[in-house]
Amino acid sequence: MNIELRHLRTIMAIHAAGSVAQAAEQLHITQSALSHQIKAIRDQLGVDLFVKNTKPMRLSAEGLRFLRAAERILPEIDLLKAEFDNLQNGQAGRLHIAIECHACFEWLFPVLNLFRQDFPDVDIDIRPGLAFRALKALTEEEVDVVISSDPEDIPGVEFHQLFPYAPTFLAAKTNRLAEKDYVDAADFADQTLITYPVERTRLDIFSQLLIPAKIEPKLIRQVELTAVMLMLVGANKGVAVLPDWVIRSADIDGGLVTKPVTKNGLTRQLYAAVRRDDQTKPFMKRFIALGKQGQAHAKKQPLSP
Amino acid sequence: MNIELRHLRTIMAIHAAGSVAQAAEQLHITQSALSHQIKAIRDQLGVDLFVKNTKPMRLSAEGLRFLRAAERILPEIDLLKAEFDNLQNGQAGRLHIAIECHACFEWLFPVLNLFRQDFPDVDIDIRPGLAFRALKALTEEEVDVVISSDPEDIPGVEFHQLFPYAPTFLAAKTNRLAEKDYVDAADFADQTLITYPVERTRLDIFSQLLIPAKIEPKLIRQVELTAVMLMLVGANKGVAVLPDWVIRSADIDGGLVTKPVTKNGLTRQLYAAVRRDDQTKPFMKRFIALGKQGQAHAKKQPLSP
DNA sequence: TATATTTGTGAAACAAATTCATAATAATCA
DNA sequence: TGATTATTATGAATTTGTTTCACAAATATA
Repeated sequence: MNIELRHLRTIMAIHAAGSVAQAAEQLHITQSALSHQIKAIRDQLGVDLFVKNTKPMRLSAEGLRFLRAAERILPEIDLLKAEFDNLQNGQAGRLHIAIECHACFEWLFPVLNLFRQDFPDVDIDIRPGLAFRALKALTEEEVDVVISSDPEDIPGVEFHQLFPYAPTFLAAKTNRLAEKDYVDAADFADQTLITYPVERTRLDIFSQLLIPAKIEPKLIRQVELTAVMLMLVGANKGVAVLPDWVIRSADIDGGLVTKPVTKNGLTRQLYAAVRRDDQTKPFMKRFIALGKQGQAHAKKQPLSP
Repeated sequence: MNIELRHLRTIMAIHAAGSVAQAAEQLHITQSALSHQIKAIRDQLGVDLFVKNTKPMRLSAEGLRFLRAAERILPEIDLLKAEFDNLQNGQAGRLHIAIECHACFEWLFPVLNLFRQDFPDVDIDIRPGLAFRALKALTEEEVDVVISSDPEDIPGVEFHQLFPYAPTFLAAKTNRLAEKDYVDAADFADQTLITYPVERTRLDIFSQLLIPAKIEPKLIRQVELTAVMLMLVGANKGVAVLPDWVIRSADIDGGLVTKPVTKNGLTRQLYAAVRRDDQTKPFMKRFIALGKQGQAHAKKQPLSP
């Protein structure tokens, strides 16, 4: 046999109660059961945990060491159980978010900051780099939320509408296109397009405009940070298309102009995909509710990387 | 049922092995047993530790939390067992020492310093304040060694001879008694005697000389620290009787003289009393061996409080 | 010393974990 | 897509482990 948690509890109880007989009462088992347990521990460890020839029994030097270990270990088990109680009632849990849209950092950070205040015990993380397999990662519980603008019909997964946004064209005032009322696919043919470093099918400007129109920009330049992107556009090193909330939340200086994409402008919708099992959890409902107001919060924040 | 260590081990093994089936092999039990265990954990915690609909199974978010707890708790159990292995082979243990003789600090400290180097895992302590009930504390395993000069016949307790010492008279050069070749009981009648603050039956000068001779010093002054005692004697505020090793180990300046007590001098023997069960333990044998050379080591050390 | 309290122990009863046999389900491959 | 393989789930039987019961032994207390 092996040391079991029962044994740690037994030793603690005997020490606290002052005798085996009293400990047995408190544990609602017979004194005999404890006696057998004590014997089992002695056989297992090869050491007497109690002082011989004293009634009631007292812990020996070795017993006191055992007790100290028990006092260290048992609270950890209790903590584990408490943690799972919290998981069950939805006060704790994991909220790992895969973002398909790179620019979502802008509104997601402020949302998560608010969220943290309501649910401090939820384990929050943003997982980049899942891009094309984000929804698979969701069903396999690698992540718990996917932010996406392309809802799909997947069993066990629900897409919750967050807010609409408009992919918006951005150029330097000195750019030729700054004169136009709106930009169209053809306008990109002789432009350098600055994008996030993800595959083009994940970029609105490609999926919604350039791929259908079969038009290729003169050059594509990829940068990681939104702030750098804005700087390059400002210096007229290229043009960009970003969600309107990014442009509104950024401190755009006077050197830039924004234009609708196509005559009527593009409109896209952002969704939070979650597993059906999760969507009733309090913390998840709260996250989705905060997400719906995502743009609003983003406006108040300065641009972050 | 309750969470048991078995469950922690199971979850760790399944995670490490990558599947329930493989984990079962490594644990030398059937896959069925693990499946039943998993069900039991789920029933107990009310939470699924594994991702549904994936083969082989992978830990869910909750499962990963459980795993982290297991990785924290199981090493503690292993540590506990390792500790007891050390206890069994006598590399570790407890060496709490009760000193009846207050001056024993002087040689005990250096001895324990040497001891520590050989047995770093032994829990060392000196327990003052047990005085008259030291031997009871020994049999009841409250302490593991009693340093005493009065061996008694107690079942289960062995007295190991350490070294002989001579209670030695100490006075200022200016004291009247400094002229004598030795001191006798009568000489104390008009002296202030400086002693440690313990009951007089524990002091050699009383038990060996003054009580049998029925002589009372003019005044008794009690001080805690040997250094202070020597200082007071040097200032001729009184006389003292201390073991010769104290006097030899102390840096006695020219202001003091030492004299034998009685014409032939007193001789006493110091013993280490230990429980019979303990005396074969390697660390205990080592302590006793070092104790026999106690005086020698003490000489090399400056006086400590 | 007698009495009460406390602990130890073997056998029986009970509870729990594991195995066995087999069904159900998911993954893989042609 | 269906056939095959690998993996997990489940009920009943078996085995193992724990607790109780009844009583003996040891210690403490008056």
